[in-house]
Amino acid sequence: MVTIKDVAKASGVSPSTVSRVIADNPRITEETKKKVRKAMKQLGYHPNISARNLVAKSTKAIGVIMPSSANTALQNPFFPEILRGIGSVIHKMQYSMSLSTGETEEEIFAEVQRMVYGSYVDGVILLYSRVNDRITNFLREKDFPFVIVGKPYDYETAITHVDNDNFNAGKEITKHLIEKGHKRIGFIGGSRELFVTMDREAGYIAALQENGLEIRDEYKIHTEFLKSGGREAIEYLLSLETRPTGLVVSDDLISLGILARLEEAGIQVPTDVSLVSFNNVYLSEITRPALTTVDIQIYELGAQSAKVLIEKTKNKDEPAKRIIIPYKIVHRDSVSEIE
Amino acid sequence: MVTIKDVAKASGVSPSTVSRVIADNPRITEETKKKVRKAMKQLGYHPNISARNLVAKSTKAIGVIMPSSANTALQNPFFPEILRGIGSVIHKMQYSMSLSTGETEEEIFAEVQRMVYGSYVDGVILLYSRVNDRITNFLREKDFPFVIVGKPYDYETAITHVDNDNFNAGKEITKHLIEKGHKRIGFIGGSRELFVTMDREAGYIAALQENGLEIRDEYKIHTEFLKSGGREAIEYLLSLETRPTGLVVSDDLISLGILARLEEAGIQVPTDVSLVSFNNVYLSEITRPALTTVDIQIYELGAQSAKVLIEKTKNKDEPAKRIIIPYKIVHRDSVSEIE
DNA sequence: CTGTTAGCGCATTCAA
DNA sequence: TTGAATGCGCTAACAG
Repeated sequence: MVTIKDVAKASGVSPSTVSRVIADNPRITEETKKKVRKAMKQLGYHPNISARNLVAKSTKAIGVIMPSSANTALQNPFFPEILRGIGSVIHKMQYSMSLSTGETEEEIFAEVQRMVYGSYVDGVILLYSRVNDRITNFLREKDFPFVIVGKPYDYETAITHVDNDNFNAGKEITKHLIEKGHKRIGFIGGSRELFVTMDREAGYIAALQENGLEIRDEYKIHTEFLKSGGREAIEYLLSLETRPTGLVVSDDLISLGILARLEEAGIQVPTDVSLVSFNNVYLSEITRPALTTVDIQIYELGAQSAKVLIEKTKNKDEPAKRIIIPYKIVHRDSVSEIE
Repeated sequence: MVTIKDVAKASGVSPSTVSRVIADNPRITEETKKKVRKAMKQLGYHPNISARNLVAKSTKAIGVIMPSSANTALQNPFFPEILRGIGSVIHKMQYSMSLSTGETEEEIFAEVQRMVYGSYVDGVILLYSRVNDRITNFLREKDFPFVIVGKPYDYETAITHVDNDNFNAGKEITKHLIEKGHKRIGFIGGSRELFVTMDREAGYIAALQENGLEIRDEYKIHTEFLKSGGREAIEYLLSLETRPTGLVVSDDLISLGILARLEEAGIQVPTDVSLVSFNNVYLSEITRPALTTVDIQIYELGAQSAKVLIEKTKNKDEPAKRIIIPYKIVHRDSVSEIE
């Protein structure tokens, strides 16, 4: 391995001068800079990151923490997409990205501890927000820089987070259905522990109320993604005497499963029932019918969270921020007018 | 930050003893170990990774490099799944995982250089294999530990790689169609630059030949995933006077697009045309109809590549290996008997 | 079994 | 503008 000393020797200067050249210190002559740089190139010198990190007390690395339900949740195209967004700014800032690998909550917690205590990373992005989350609490207590993608359970004003306005998105997309003449509208959501689900559902309810429509509990179901449970839930919904003509589904991936169930049951979308959902993941374009859905700008969600986190790692005193990424409804073919 | 010295002072021993306790050196009394550990706990000591890496000349980190066509390729559930596989063993071995963030080939190349020269990582996993790839060549020249998921372009016996037997998988799944009575069988694949595509196609051709079926060039199309191109390609195929009754599609995600196109065209699967594909990504279960597909065990692909890479980083002299992950055909509803 | 010493590669004081 | 010296936190010789 070629070190700073080798370069120093080869270019006839001291190690500290070489170090200054690397940092492009303005107090070094252009002349000696050239000389040193030439030597660096010739010897194939590259700074050793560990050594630099040790003295700089910073790693220029960001830890990205996935939710623990890795097996199912990770299947959601949401993650690759947000990783892309995060990656884009991380790359631009010359940072690197360390991904969590644990499967259980326990494992992930241990991992975050290592990241924090061992100075693996300068900051952490949490790709989920769960009720009363150990990791969140830990990070808060340690006053370690982190941001949440989504809404924090508590200390909302004290924790920097990047989110959509899921309440209004839910309200608006439900309203869209109402405007199309639908009066019996169901809601199908993922885990109730997730804020996204709760917020979108609240928006759905608000839209119904504002329009004087009845809120029926049997129209609301919560199902863990596309697993077998989904099938029964939807069958139940369809077995109702007066079944809904419109469905608000909290995630495109769930919609995909719903579409399959509906087809099995011989129910046509959008002829027999209209369906809207959220995320606008690439899949929603190729389903049949293509989905009318809320584009939440996942990539942007990721990019912004990385950006604000890096700012925070550079200046610990940055105040906590809330950043709301705008959504927009993308109209496709899964909604029809009624009556 | 609490260091080894603080612990040493607190427990009345020397720093090196503390270091030995951390390494669980057998030459240290259980008694002093206990004492030291107690002090560590009380002070909340955690070893600093950068310092350790500096002297150990190892980071216990693995770099995972995504293909450059991140925008499209990353959408494939293949990646989250293989990341899970890699993550599982990385986690077990107490390593960490650094993900590439570059978008263009250029950017990624620069990133890999940083990883290698800066000693960011001990080894690299390449999640693609492209014809005449700069990164592969670079890694080879530098003799830096790496593995390829897929088949290397050249130096096949010198480069450790983890792959499926895509040729035989292609052959077998095509045979399945033939056994069901299909005689006109088409092939739809992704980029021709990718070995997977080539191998699967070769298997398809071999199956036709072995069964004395005609190989028609107009039955073979290559389309970049689900983009607009796919639409035209499939329309062309369907416009043929004698169109195929069976389709071998090189990737479940492409199949998803194909299914949509076929439905648009009023063609029923599997009644009018049968379809088989590869990967057995979770999606293939929820498409309509559910896909008969080759399960290539993506998770295992990832796990094995991480395992063999870590071995290699620990012992540079490990010989190059080829590891073939077995596949198996999963029969679902997209194939029907003919005649 | 444990302590002392040195050094990993780099950045940064302080002098010159 | 540059060099010498020091230390980041840790591990590993070498003594004892």
